Amino acid sequence: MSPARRTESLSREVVVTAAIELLDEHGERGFTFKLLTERLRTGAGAVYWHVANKEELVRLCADRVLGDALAAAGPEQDLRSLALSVYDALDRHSWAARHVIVLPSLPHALHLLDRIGTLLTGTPLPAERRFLVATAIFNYVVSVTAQDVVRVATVDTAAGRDALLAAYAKSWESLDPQTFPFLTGAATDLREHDDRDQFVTGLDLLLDGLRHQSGGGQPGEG
Amino acid sequence: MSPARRTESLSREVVVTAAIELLDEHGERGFTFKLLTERLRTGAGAVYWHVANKEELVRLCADRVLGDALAAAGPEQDLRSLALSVYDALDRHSWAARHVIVLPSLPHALHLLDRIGTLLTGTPLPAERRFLVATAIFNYVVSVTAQDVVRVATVDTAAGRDALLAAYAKSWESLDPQTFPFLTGAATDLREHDDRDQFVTGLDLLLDGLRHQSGGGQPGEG
DNA sequence: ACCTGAACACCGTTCAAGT
DNA sequence: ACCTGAACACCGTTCAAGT
Repeated sequence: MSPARRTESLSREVVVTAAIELLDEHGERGFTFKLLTERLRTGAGAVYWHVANKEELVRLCADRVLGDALAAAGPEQDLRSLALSVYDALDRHSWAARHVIVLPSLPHALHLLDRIGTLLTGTPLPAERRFLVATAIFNYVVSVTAQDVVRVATVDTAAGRDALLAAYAKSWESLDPQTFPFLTGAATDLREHDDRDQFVTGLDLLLDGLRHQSGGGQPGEG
Repeated sequence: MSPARRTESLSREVVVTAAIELLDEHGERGFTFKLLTERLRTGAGAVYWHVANKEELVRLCADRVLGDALAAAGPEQDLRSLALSVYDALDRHSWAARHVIVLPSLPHALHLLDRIGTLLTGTPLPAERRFLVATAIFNYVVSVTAQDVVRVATVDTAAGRDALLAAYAKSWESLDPQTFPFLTGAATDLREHDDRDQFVTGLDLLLDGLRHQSGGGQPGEG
C-alpha cells in the first residue's frame, strides 16, 4: 500500500525544495509534516535531522524564494525593476512574503535591503536619510506583497477570481451610500482591478515622492 | 483548586474583549482556547456558542481594534493623521494588522478604505485613478504596520529592544563590505532607528508623490 | 437559549533504537 | 552520520448531556 521508502539520501536542499512545492500547493496553514514526509517518503525524524523545526523550515523556504528572485533580477537593475522582480517572485509564492523580514534576519532580506540602499547612493538624497528611505521602500515592497487585496491563495483559477470579485463588487453596490460614499461608486473598479497595478501605483507614488523631495528637507508636519 | 465558574452570562463582546487581552499578552501563536476558557472561567463549548471558530474570533478581535482606532480618530482628519491614528492603534496590537484586509472584508477595513477614498475626492487626482491610489495607500498603512523592522512582539521592554538592536548592529558591522556596502555603514542607523519614523518616512514619500503627480499622467515605465 | 466537559482528530516534536 | 516510526504533548473542535 504505502509507497517504497526513498533510497537517495536526504539533504536540507531536498527538504526545502519539497516543502516549497507543498507550501505552494496547500499554503502555510495546510502545510504539515505528514504531507512532507509522505512526499519525501521518509519519517519525521529524518526531516528533523536536517532542520530544527517547522518555523526554521518555512524561513529557509522563504529565503530560497527570495534568493532566487534576487539572482534572477541581476545586479544591474534600478529601484523600480528590482522592486517588480521581488514582487513577481513573492507573488508566485504568496506564503513567503510575510517571512521576509530584516530582523531577525532572513539572509537574503539583508541582500535586498543592501541593494535598495546602494541604489539610493546614486541619488541626491542626503546620506543621513538613506537608511530611513531604504527601509521604507523595503517595507513597502515586501509587506504590500504579503497582503494584496485579493489573496491569490484563496482562489486558484482566474474564473474563480472573477466570480469572487463580481460577488464582492455587487455587495459594495448595495452598501449604504451615506456611510460608504466612496465604495458604493467603486464597485466597477474593484471588479476590474489588478493587484499588480495597485502595487505599481503605490511604488510609483513612493518613487515620485523620492525624486521630488530628495534634494529638499522634511515634509511638513500638518 | 480551580477557580469558580463565572456566574454572569457570556456574550460575543465579552469573549472578544478577553481574547484581545490574551492576544496582546501572548501573541496570536501563543493564544489558545485553553488560556481563553481559563480567563473566562468557562468551557470550550461556551465559547463556540458565541463564535464559529478561532479564525473568526481573531478576525472579530482585529475588527474591534480597527473600529476603536477609527472611532478615536474622528471623522475630520486628513490623510496623514488618519494613517497615523491607524498605525498607532495597530502598533499597540501587533497581531491585528495582518487581519485587516478588504477581501474577505473585515467590516471596519471597508470603513477605512472608504475614508481614504473619500479624502482623495477633495484632491486634483483624476477620478479614474482614485481607486488605485486609495488601495495603494490602504495597503501601505496596514501592511507596513504588520511588518515593522523590529517586531514589537519579540521584545517587551525598551532595554531589551536596545540590547537586541545593538547586537544586530554589531553583526552588520562585521558583514563583508564587498557584498554589503550599504549595510556595513548603516549599523548606527539601525541601532538608533525608530519604527514609527520609518513608517512616517514612507507615508510622506507616498503623499508627496501624490501631491506632485496628481494633476499629471502616469509615471514613466523605465 | 446557553453552557458543560469529556472525547476526538490532528499535528509538531522527541527519542530510543536501528544502520 | 543519518534514518525509523511509535509515542507524547498539545490544541482546535465536536457533541451528547445538562439547565
